[in-house]
Amino acid sequence: MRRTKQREVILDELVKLRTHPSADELYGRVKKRLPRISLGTVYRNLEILSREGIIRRLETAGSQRRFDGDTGDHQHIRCVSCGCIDDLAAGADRARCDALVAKGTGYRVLGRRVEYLGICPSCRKKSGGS
Amino acid sequence: MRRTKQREVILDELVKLRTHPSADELYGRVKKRLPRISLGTVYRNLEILSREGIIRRLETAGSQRRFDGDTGDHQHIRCVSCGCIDDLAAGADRARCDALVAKGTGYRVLGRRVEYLGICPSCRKKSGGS
DNA sequence: ATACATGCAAACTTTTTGCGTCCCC
DNA sequence: GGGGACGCAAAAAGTTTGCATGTAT
Repeated sequence: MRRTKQREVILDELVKLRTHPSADELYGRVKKRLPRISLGTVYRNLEILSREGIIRRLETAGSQRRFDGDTGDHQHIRCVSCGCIDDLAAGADRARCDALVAKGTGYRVLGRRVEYLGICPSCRKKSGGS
Repeated sequence: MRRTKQREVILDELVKLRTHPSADELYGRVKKRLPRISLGTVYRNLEILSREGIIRRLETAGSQRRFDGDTGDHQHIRCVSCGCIDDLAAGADRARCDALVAKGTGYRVLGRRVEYLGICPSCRKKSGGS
C-alpha cells in the first residue's frame, strides 16, 4: 500500500477523532489540512484502510456509514436521540450490565441490540466451508 | 390511520414474508397484487406502520433498510456472505450460546455484535429525562 | 366534504466509479 | 517509468418529497 499525504492525514484524523465519524465529517476535518482533497479520495481510502484492517468500518444502523480508528475489541453505545456513538469496554455481562454501562458512560440505557454474524447454510454449501 | 388497499397488502406481504425484506423487495411482491402501486407509497407506508409500532424497522448494517413484520422481542443472525437475515429466539446466553445458535440455525457462527442503545448525557440534559 | 393517501416524477443523500493527470516507489 | 492514487464530475443506489388527483370516512 502506497504512502500518500492524503492517506496519512485521513488516518491521522480518524484515529485522533474518537467520535466514529462518517466519511464526510472526516472529509471536513481533512480538508482543513489538505484543502484540495476530494470526497472520493476519502471514501477510497476508508475502504482501503478498512480492507487492510487498519481501521474499522462500523456496522451500525443509520443512513451513513461510520468509521472507527480503534480496531481493538469493543462494543458501542449509541444515543437514540442524537445518534452519537461512544465506546464501550469489550466485556459485558447481561441484565446487571446495563447498570454498569449506565454508570460507566452516563447514558440512560434503554436496551441493547445483539446480532449474530455467520455463514448461512446455503452459503456454506456453496463455498464448502465447514 | 386510514385503511387503504395499498397499506393492507403491504402489511400482509411483509408479515407473511419472514425474510426481513428491503423496501423494494417488498415493492416487487406487492406490485404483483397491485400493479399500479408506487415505490413511494411503499416507503410511506413502511414509515407509518413502523411509527405506529405495527411493524419493526430493523437496525442492521448494510446499505438498505430492512423491515420485519414480527414485532416480538427477538434478535437476528445475518450471513456475512449473502447478507440474508434470519430470526433468533429472544433469550441468549453467551459463549456457549454460539453453539446453540449454530445448532438452531445451521449457520457457522463467526461472532456477535452488541450495541447498547440509550440517551447520551448531553441529550439527557437537554430533555431533562432521568 | 375533507383530510389523508396515492401515483408520478423530481430532488436529495450517500457512496461508487470512469477518466485523465499526477506522483510514489 | 509504470502502476497505484488523486481530483473532478458524473452515475448509482436508496430514500424522501411536492404536487395534482383520488378515496376512505
